[in-house]
Amino acid sequence: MTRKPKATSIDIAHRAGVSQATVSRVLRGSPLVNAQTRKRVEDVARELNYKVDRHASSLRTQRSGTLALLLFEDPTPDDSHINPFFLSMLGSITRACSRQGQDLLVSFQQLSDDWHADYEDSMKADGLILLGYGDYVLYRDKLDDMVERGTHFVRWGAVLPDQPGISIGCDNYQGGRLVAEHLIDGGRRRIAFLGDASSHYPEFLERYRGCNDALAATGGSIDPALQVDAETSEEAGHAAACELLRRGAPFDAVFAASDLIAIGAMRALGEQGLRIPEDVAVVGFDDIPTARFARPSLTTIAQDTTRAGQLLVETLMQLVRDEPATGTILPVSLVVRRSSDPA
Amino acid sequence: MTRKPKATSIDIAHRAGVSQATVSRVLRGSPLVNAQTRKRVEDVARELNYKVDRHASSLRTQRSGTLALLLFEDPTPDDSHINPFFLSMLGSITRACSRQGQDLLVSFQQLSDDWHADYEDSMKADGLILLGYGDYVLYRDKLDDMVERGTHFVRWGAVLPDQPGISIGCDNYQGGRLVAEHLIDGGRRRIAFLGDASSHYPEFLERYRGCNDALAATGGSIDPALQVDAETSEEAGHAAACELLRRGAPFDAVFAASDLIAIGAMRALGEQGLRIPEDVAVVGFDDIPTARFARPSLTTIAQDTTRAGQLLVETLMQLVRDEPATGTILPVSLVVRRSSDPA
DNA sequence: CTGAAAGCGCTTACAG
DNA sequence: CTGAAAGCGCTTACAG
Repeated sequence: MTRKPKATSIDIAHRAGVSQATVSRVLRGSPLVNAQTRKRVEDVARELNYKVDRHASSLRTQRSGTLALLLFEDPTPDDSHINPFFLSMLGSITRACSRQGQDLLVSFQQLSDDWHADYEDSMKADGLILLGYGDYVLYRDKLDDMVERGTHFVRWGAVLPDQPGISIGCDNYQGGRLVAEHLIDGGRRRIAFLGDASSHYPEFLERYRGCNDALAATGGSIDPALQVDAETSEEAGHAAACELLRRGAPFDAVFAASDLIAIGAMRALGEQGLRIPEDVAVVGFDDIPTARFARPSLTTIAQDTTRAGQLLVETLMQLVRDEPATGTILPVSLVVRRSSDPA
Repeated sequence: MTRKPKATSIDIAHRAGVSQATVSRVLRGSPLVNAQTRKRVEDVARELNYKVDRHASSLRTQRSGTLALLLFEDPTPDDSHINPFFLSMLGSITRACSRQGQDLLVSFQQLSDDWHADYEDSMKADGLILLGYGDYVLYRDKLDDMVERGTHFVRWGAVLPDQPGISIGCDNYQGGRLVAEHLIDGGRRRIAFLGDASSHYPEFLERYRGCNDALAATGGSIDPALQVDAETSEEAGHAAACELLRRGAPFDAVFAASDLIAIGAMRALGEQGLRIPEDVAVVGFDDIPTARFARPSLTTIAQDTTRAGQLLVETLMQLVRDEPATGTILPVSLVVRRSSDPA
């Protein structure tokens, strides 16, 4: 149970009969080392299980080789209920990092934390990936602050003009359009929107706008009485649908700003004896795994999380290397399932 | 966009009119600093946004203040489909780490990787948390190896005698018993088990044994014709249920070794026109979020992931501090839903 | 192609 | 209670 003392580059140097500097060169892959010398050092290093000390190396180079993923969440009562969509992003970000030879630090953050200080000032990470539905207005100041301090960061979210820093996101507007066009095809005209549709939640607002614009092409629009705020949770979706029903305005379709909201809404609608999709079509957004298994299975907008994760990491690395980088809007696709079948 | 040069402890020392050593003492919370001096240093540090350089500190103390979470997965075709149960564990581990002031490195691992070398030898992490359903026989060698090298690690999984290192897990055996007793109460006797029930998957084996022992109390047992291997995925569950049906042996209940398997199995049973729970009761294990929303909603065994995450982190920290530590078995509870209702 | 040497920014015995 | 100094283990100009 006692740990063997760790080998250092000096140990390797002694055994290989070279200087410590040469050991370092070999391990960094420097081209100016004789092939034979290189082999000798590599053999000894392997034999002694030698690994470069990350802290010594980072202290010297001023690079940590680590990125930090900051998950920003609406406060949730239960620790373990994370929006599954972010978890899928987490998976692809994790893999993208390992392909890029970067380590990944993961953390849940509050708006009150000082991300720059916590990660870049302390050299824990070379850059930050920001993920989460939060109130954009509240954290926009934070973003400005980070830009001013030169923090390297990329953000998953709405990609709009005049945003601080670099954002990568899906085509929320187009997603909204696709949903509305699909519902219109199915003969629906009175579309309710569950989710905040203000500048506080730009992603949701874009989804709302896309939907509304498609409706406008038919001469309609979203009745304000059919829009109810909801944060992204099953409970909030349930509550929002109840509120919608309470208002009494007629509707034949529900477009929920996220799948979690949609699933909660379906439960509420079912409790009131409404049949889905016969009486009300329901569509979500995100295509979380649960959407397939919901009752009825949920029509939704799928985002390419694999590509998204790659892009976030690659773009952030460009920033870290001081290369030019830009935001990206990723295409979305409509996944039609039972909840919106034209019956 | 240019980053301001980072402040160092020397900068703080100059401004505060003390030595660099004193700055370090203040920031480490050393008790032997005069209160006035302390205040002066703290003020300056705050003003300059000073944060201790993690690498310099770790290099000196030989402690990284970081834990690594290694997720070990069955190889999956799709990057983004991680078992939701692990994601819930990830959430609670992340929070437990931040409560303990530890950073968390997250990574997906292959059996072929050398975890010790990658994390402890390079000083990236002080200890490892191992999570994942893998073939236990294959990675048991690895565990032995880590114990021998003095790696600090805890493992989520079956807690059994003579295992290398420290394991924390839920009471799989009791979970199996609870499932069987519930099914027996509902009048079921021909219980099929979907999942590997060998020493390669000790957690599943325990679940199987618990179920079988409860059945034994009624004079029965699990018919070998009713056990079909399956890894933890919806697809594998579907395939296993198809195989079960193909065999033709009668059964009135399915106990799936995980919820993912159960959900796939329910789909297969439904495709064959079997009604759940009228014709066949189905029970899973894990209580992933999808279980609630499945059609019908899935009876399952819930594990306390919040407590599990805390225990994993706390136990690992004991190991890191060379304090005595032991494994733990966490209680489980049965969550009865529609899929097993005695109709 | 290789070595000797400086220095990254801390922490902590040691001396006072 | 405070400071001067050594040293953690690397990387990389500099000199040869």
